Amino acid sequence: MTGASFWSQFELRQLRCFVAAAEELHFGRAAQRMNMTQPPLSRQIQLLEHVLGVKLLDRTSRAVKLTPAGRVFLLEARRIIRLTESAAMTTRRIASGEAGTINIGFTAASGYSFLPRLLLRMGSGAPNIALALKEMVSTDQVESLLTGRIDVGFLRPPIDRGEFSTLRVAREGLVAALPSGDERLAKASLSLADFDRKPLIMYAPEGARYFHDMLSAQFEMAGVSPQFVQSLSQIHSMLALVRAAIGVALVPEAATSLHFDDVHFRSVETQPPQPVELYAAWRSDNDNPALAAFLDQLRQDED
Amino acid sequence: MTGASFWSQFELRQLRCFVAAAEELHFGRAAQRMNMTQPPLSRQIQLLEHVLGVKLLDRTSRAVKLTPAGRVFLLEARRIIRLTESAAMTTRRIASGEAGTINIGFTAASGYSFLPRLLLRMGSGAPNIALALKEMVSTDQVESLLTGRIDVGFLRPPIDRGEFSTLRVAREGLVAALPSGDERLAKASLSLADFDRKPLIMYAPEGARYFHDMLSAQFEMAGVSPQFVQSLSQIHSMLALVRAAIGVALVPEAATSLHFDDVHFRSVETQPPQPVELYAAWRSDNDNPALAAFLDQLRQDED
DNA sequence: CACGCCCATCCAAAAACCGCATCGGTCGAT
DNA sequence: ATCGACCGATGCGGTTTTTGGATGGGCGTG
Repeated sequence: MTGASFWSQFELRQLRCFVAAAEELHFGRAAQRMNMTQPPLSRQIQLLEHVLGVKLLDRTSRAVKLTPAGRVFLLEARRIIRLTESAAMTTRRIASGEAGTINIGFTAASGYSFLPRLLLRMGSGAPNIALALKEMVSTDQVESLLTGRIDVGFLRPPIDRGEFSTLRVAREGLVAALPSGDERLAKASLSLADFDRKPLIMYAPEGARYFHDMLSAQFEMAGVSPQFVQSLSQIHSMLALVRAAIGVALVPEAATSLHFDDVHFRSVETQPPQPVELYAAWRSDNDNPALAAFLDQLRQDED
Repeated sequence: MTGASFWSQFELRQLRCFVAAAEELHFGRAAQRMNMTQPPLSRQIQLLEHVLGVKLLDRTSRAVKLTPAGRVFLLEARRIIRLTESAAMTTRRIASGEAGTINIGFTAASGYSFLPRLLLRMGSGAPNIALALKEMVSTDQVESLLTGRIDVGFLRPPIDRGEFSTLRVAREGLVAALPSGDERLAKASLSLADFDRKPLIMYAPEGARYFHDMLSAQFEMAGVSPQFVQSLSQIHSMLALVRAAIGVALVPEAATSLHFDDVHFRSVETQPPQPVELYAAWRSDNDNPALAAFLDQLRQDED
């Protein structure tokens, strides 16, 4: 080894010894507090002073006093030690899943009703888990799950990837969105036949594959052929067209929390009665401990 | 010994190893950066993880990745290390006298002219030394110097204590404070004889012993006997009485920076011409390194 | 002046650490 | 499928560092 103080960096042990000595102003008692004897404690403090190049304690055989530099360094040392303790604590909490951050992807439609309820639930059941929300369509969610940009996604089936675990978190019925003046508003509840050969605003197969396929299947089963006047993928855009009386739209129940003037909702009988499903999906090998706590809360919500 | 992890505290060395590994994501390169070989680095990180009870790095033989807890702990570790470095730096600066705090006592009169100049000088010559100013009379300054409540005092002689070092920092003449209408305002300069048998506001021997004794000696030498109408110890109070035409006062030149309506100043010839002295005093054994730098500045001001 | 208190120093024993050699696992090329 | 390169973990001497008892020396106290 070449040098004397090549390693001009102190260790936490030295800080702890110094704080003890500075608080006791007595090497013997400080050593006792540190569970050691006095000579090594003396040595640790000498080492610390040596790497700093600064005398921290003025010690005569009769009394120990802090130097001005020592007074300042004592404050710094205490801060550092506090920081190490809190760092250890928060890290343990994160590892245990008690705290942490979860990145969440969600579809626009799930944001209307399901997500607000989820946030409330998590706020009380897992208050130290921060939720970072990103709206994205289902296909983007799958991509983001694979790259790890999100930990969990709330999306529409089908989810076929083998590396995912899933959980159905919501099921809901369809409602019709009708403009003011539409004669079908007279009925309390509609059937699919009410849309046969009538203008209907449909979901685009690219941007809203799930709704497009699901509705197509429903109409097929019922033997009904609406007149598709427009294809869109975002529900609030569809309602805007409904308001303009371009046609009517079939939307998930949750969309009734969107209030448009002159747009009214009527329930629609389907088979099954709640054909719209929302799933949570996450990588089975996701190692975010907060995710486990999050999923526990989610499962309790099922009841 | 009771327990397994009785020493549930990590060391800075472990943090440095972890940060290196987390940044390189490669134990070999991290070890190289830490000037050691890979096995001990592995061990340090294992130790850290064991102490925390948390896995920080996910390591396969092919890749190293941070766990969620590790990501958070990395931030904390960096903060801690930065803090240790800055703590060492500031402590060294304080020990060298380059930075620090000096507690200063000063008399009210020195605050009028000398102290503002001093603050300016220190602000440019020793910008990292903080000055904590406390106004107190000379006797209190002596007491505070002895107990260490102040590092340096600016006070009036005599300062006889053996444990003090002193430096004369200012010398000034006397001026007369006269109310509007006083006939002596006609003269550009006064002599002590101009105050013989005339109303004079005098210094109280208790609160302003220095000025009281000094003026008494001046009058004695000149064979002059003014008519003492009032005894005060604070200069601004004396000027208030001058304004009310209770009498005139003899004050140090510095007091001319106090502007009272209807109070005018005229210089007074004395022997010696500058009888008012101000000293800096400090304990010879004061160990505040900033004091040395402060005194250096002070001595340069003498020129 | 002897004694007690307290921090520094010395020294042998213990612990920690380091580096070398090696193992086991994985990926990519052949 | 096999081989070789790569990477982190582990076993093991040798060395450094640390520890704590004994001791020394300075300084107040009785």
